[in-house]
Amino acid sequence: MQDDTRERILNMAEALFAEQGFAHTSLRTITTRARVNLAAVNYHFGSKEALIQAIFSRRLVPLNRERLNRLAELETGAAPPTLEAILEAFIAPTLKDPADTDPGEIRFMRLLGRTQAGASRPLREFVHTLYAEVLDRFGGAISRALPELPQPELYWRVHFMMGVLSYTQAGTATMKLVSDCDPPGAEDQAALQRRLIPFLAAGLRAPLG
Amino acid sequence: MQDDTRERILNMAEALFAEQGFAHTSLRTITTRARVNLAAVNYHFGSKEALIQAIFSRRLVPLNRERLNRLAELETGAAPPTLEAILEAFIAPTLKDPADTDPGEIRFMRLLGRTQAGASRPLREFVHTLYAEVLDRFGGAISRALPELPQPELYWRVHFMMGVLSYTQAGTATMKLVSDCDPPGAEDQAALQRRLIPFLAAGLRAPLG
DNA sequence: GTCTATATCCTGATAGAC
DNA sequence: GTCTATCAGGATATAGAC
Repeated sequence: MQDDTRERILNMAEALFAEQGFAHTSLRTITTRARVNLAAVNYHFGSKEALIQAIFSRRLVPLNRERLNRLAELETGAAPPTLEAILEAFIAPTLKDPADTDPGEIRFMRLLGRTQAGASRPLREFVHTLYAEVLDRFGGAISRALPELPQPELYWRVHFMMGVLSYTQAGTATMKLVSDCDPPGAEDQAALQRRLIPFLAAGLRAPLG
Repeated sequence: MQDDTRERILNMAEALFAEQGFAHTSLRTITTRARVNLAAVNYHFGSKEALIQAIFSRRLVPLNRERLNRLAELETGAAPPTLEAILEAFIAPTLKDPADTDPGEIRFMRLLGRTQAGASRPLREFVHTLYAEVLDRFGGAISRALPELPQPELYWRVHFMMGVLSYTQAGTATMKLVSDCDPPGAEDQAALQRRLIPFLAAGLRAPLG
């Protein structure tokens, strides 16, 4: 084992954190299940907190780079992109076809959803820095697509949008009770996207109250 | 101290859990800050887990009863209630004027928002049971207000709605970055409600993708 | 009902041999 | 880089006097 150890820790920690949360997952459990020595965590990462940050950086940096690339490509055209196209650039990278996607990536989105709402302040702030550029660029693009929307209104509606996305990513399936139809399996992410975009676009475009 | 002790524990635990999360808040901290003996928690509640459930029952049972009362009153009229009226019946009990409201109630809504996304499965299931009737009744009312909306679509849109509400209740203020205007203070809950209802109503009514 | 004192366990982190 | 062994602290829960 050499650098493989690092990856094994990252993968197992990510999976366990997504299932049980940070506080209820001990370094002992992680290292045992990853068949790695307990001391390896502190050797490779320095602390549990640093391990958590490494997990977020590993997934979030490429994800947000792809979002920015998609948005940049949309903006090369002559006409400004539609609201729906902007939303798709933001959402699509998180909802890829599971067949040809690292399953860890899907687990991570669940972890991310739970973290946005529930994590400790320092961790939320760290995640925030990883999101800063994306929120800035997409906020601007949405504002240009909805020029008549006042700034504070835009602020809140983007906040609401983040709520929908992170809650959906968390996959809590709150609504098992509202109807008898089962929630669609996580397989058809494309269907989920076809539902998310009209809902969000309509909400963002709603007439002022 | 008699039954006062119970209340003191509940109030302090609620405040500390909302700030720091469940796992990072020890019974020692709670009892010390509440100026109550450590053993009192186990005498009055039996365990930390049972204390957490007691906190949720105390606030959620009356809250959901008020929601159901408001909905029942809406449905006494001849015409079926509008979508906006249904949403207001659901949301208004959580956004009361802070001036004449127990501040603990407001803290609790933050705790609830964080819990929906981030808590352990057993706790989420417990909260779920406290929500079952409300989700069933409001799901039906929304369905009657939007008769052309297919069931699975309804299911997901109500799910999205819960995401917006719980994320907003969690008060994570993700969007500090999207614009330069500060997020409005938590005082003007009425303004927040005036923003939430048009956003949600538009999303629920969105044309199918 | 309240308190002191303590049992039992598990945590993150580290020192130091290999 | 990997391992064993261990430290120091904090957790929940309880036994038993008052």
